[in-house]
Amino acid sequence: MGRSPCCSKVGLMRGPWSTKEDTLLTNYIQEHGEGQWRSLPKNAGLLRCGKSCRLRWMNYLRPGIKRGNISEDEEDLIVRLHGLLGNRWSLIAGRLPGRTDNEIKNHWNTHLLKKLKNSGVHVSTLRDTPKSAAKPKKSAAGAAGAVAGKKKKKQKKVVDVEEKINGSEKALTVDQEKIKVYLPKPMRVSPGFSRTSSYDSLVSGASNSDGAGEADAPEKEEEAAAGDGVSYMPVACRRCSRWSTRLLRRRDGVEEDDFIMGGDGGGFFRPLLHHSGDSISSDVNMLEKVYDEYVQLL
DNA sequence: AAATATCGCAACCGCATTTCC
DNA sequence: CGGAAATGCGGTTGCGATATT
Repeated sequence: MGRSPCCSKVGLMRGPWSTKEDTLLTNYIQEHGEGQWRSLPKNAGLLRCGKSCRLRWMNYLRPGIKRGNISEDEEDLIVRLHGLLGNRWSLIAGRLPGRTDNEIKNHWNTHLLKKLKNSGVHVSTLRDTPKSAAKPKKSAAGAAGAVAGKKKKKQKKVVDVEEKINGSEKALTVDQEKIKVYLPKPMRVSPGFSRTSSYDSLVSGASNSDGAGEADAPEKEEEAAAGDGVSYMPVACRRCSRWSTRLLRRRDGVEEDDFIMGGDGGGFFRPLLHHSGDSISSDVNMLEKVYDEYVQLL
């Protein structure tokens, strides 16, 4: 294509942001709003590339960002959403008010992976994403992979479940007919979409139908899923801390689900990592709601 | 106390997708 | 409609902080 890189590295700052830069960026965005990332640094008097500015704003400077202290309930939701979505950090982050995809990704890689390993979860499975399975990393795959990757235009949403099973969910014992997995379409968060909007809508009782743009993708997925009516997804069995595969059927808008493995299926709606259960705050209820909403959407 | 190893996280990079013209 | 530009996402890296030897 010959497009120039987002930032010509000549003369631009890299590395950690100074407070002065933060202030410049914050002030500029407060005055002019988000967007126009490419021209923003120049206009704001920053020696950074637009990407860098956007990242800094999204991950640290935006109002409402929570830092650190990811609660057990949040961890639990992350684990469960990861079971549904894979490494779709932005999607997961979109369901955790005040959390960023980067933070969740880091937390997953540094804390949750260990935790899950300790609790006997097959971790490599958890790290497998539909995307990474479909798209070989060029660094690992070498030149051939890189070329193949370049040629691939649209990312396939439909993944052969056999591949998934072979790589991970050995325990799936359903008929090995050609079963398709319909993965959630990666949703773009438009500049106008606040990641807390889902939370707000949930709290206010409005669920998914009015979300600006957010509900679109899952609806499309639903259409796709309606195509052959059956889809599978790996999910966490929350009581026994094992990953199981959930059979999810969708017929005429009615969703039924069964558990193929994982011991007692009845424990699904209890925390995977933590079994406190005594004090259930409204936050917990909210997270449960968020999770349930996702399960419905999928 | 110094050297080394490990950890955690902020930032970068490359690519995919969307938007614009 | 096609190509270029802009944006967004996920994987990876680099480095400071902390722990261990």
